[in-house]
Amino acid sequence: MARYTTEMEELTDTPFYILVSLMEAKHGYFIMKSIETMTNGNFIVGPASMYTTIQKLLSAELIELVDEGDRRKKTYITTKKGVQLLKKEVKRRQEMVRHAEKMFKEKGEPLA
Amino acid sequence: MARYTTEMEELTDTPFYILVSLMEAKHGYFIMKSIETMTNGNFIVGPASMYTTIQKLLSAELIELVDEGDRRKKTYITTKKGVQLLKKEVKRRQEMVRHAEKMFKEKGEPLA
DNA sequence: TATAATATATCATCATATGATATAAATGTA
DNA sequence: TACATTTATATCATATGATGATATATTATA
Repeated sequence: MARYTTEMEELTDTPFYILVSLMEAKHGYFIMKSIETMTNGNFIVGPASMYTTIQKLLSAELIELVDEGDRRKKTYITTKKGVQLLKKEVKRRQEMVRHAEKMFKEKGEPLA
Repeated sequence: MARYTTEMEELTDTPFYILVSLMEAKHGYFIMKSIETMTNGNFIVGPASMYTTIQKLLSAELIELVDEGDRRKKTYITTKKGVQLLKKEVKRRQEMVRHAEKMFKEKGEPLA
């Protein structure tokens, strides 16, 4: 049977942080809180971004529902596919940093 | 006299790469080519993204026009304000990588 | 019992990105 | 010289992404 998936080739910051957070199973509200804590309040995902992004990540099969007795909470976890994309996205960001560092060095401009 | 500026607090990938490229003065078309070369063809900025983003970066005073005799080409360079924001954005990306690395390590999942 | 925190969800709007298209000059080549 | 390609800038319409505001219900706490 055909499964219709929405592809997400590149991750913007919001889905990136959600995938990182969901390497440990959590429900939506707790993902919000954990990202806020992880980033010392520097990156905040509100409910609108949270729940719309969760739907997109589910449809792209980058996260999946985990069954936990709690009717009220919906618990998710990053799938293998999600972890693979996350690795790629970490490397992409490392490269962006490297490109910038190289240019700063060439211009004799300190990054510190 | 009042100068109307559009603020850009966070940089997405396209303006990030344009600011990096414009640490050396260039005209729009050459920025496109240089980003393609810099990223080994992994990040391509087409004309629509290029010229609309240039307008936004100008309005935010993150880049400025450099006078060069050529009537046909418009040469730009990243301003001090642009360099400052770029530094901040490099750090932001470094932190995102660190957050992900920490989680990968905790989960015993290799990033390589 | 009133208040705050937890928890999920959608709507309308704004911001951002981009394929397609247009225009024109310069350069290369047949 | 004629033709194609590359250089160079620009805009339109559309698609995608992000988010403030709002709504609803449950659970914990003062």
